[in-house]
Amino acid sequence: MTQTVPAPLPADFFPADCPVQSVPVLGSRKWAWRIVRCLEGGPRRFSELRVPLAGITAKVLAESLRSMEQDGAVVRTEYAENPPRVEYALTPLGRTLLGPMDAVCEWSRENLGSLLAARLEYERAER
Amino acid sequence: MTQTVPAPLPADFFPADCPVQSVPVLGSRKWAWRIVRCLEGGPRRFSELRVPLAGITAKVLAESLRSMEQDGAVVRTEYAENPPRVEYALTPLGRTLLGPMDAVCEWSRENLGSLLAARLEYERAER
DNA sequence: CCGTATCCGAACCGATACTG
DNA sequence: CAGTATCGGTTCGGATACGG
Repeated sequence: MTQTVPAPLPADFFPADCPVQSVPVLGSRKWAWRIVRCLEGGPRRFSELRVPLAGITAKVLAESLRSMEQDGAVVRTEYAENPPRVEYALTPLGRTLLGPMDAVCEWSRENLGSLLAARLEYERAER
Repeated sequence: MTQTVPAPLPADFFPADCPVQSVPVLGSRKWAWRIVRCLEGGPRRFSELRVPLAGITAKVLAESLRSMEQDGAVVRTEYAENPPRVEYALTPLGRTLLGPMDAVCEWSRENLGSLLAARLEYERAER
């Protein structure tokens, strides 16, 4: 019975090079998860993406796609046509995100109700 | 051969009540994931958490814990002692987060190298 | 010991207008 | 069609000082 108390957490509990703090590609970007989902079925054009991503502005969509491209999750292909056509697609690396994303989505499906209930309960207990 | 082109994405591709956009509990909070990890082994005191979460300020830690408490992922227990002692622990709901978190951590372990390489390559191609 | 109050700067997001 | 430029609002995190 020497282990009734958990060991204290060391200062280097998280290694300096451990950026699991937040998924880099999905970052804190509001739209990144949904963009990945939209590209799951194949390449999409810029304006085509704006339909399901209701409310996104061109600026934010362009910014998001650019940052995902920097991270190697998305490829941008420009066709020399007129009017111009640009397609975005997931790279193999981008596709590897689908696994963890599915895990999170399943978590939401199973536990979101409890979470929302907890919020209401907290609010109720406040007063 | 009628299906060579993927179907266009409908405007209601994402249901209005689908908050998978971002994991509610972990939100966009910078520290939430790490806090869950710190609590995985059992209850921890406020000041005890500040050790592994090197650099976090009291304000941000308190805010983060409060929001996770609101979402029902964490319980706060205050002991009427002097000096005061407060302990934080994962709730059963909070523990369900460990599954998806593991999936994401494994992704990082396997693919973070590729991602960092892609960033460097992108930067190099810029010039 | 366990926070809160206040102020500040950075990051992100959105609206609008304009361009190759 | 596929963006960029500019501006403004909000949200978040960090620093510092103080309170129960």
